[in-house]
Amino acid sequence: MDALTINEAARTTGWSPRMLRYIERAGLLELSRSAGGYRLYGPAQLQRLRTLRELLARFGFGLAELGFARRLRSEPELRRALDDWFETEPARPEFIAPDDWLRWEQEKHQALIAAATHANQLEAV
Amino acid sequence: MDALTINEAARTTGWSPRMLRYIERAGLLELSRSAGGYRLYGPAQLQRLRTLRELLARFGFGLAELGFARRLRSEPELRRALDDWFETEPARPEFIAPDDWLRWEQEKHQALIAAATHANQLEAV
DNA sequence: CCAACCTTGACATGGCCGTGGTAAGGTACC
DNA sequence: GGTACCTTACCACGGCCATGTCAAGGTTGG
Repeated sequence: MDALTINEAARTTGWSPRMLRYIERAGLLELSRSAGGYRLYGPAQLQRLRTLRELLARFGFGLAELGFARRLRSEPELRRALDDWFETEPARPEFIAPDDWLRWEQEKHQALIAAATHANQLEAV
Repeated sequence: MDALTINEAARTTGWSPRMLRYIERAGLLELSRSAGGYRLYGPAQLQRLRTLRELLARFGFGLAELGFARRLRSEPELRRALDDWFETEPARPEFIAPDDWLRWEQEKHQALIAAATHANQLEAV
């Protein structure tokens, strides 16, 4: 057979056998199996594993994030919800003209009016 | 401005004051501050916080994932790299005759390069 | 000036992630 | 048929996420 078993694959990809199993279980790589159940790594899988290593190292994220990225592509509703969220990004709580908010919000709370007037000067974190 | 302080905001959004500070520090919400440094929550922030709660509950992910989703929108290179990764999703190798492996690999690689090139063109701004 | 509220910082905890190890048992192949 | 390799399952551990809580000190507004 032209496919490598897990320890050989580990040697040529830089992952540990333990992690190769983990990656498969995380649903990030599909493998075929020998009749006896051995994992078989073909060239495509090996390349994918090497690419994966490079990805994680280069951008500094983990397998969990990769899994979430996949959810994003496979669940349009999730994607839409997050797009909405980010597109609603509010500009800093701005200065609404004092007269406006005063008119319709006055009755609910006693205002911290003075505070709001100076709020925009702050940039501290 | 009709801005609430942190405990008031906590009461009306369902988050704890602790989490409101955490969310701000995680970069997921921008706030203004009073002259003395108090966090001020306006209507936009309050709504955003409620939406955030609903999002996490509905889709079952966490603030970390939200942060990663934001990386995806703000780092086109990361996005492109992950798109490439997922688009290269390999078919199970077991149904491919050994003789076909090489050709299959080459085609996949061509597709990858084409995709990357296309992405680059689209992004040349 | 004072009570109530806010700030940052630190310590604590439970849970999941990434990773290693080990044990008990099946497979490959010479 | 024996040796080397594979399988799954479980225990462990350090790290980070999401939270809570507490302490020491500053802000707010009557």
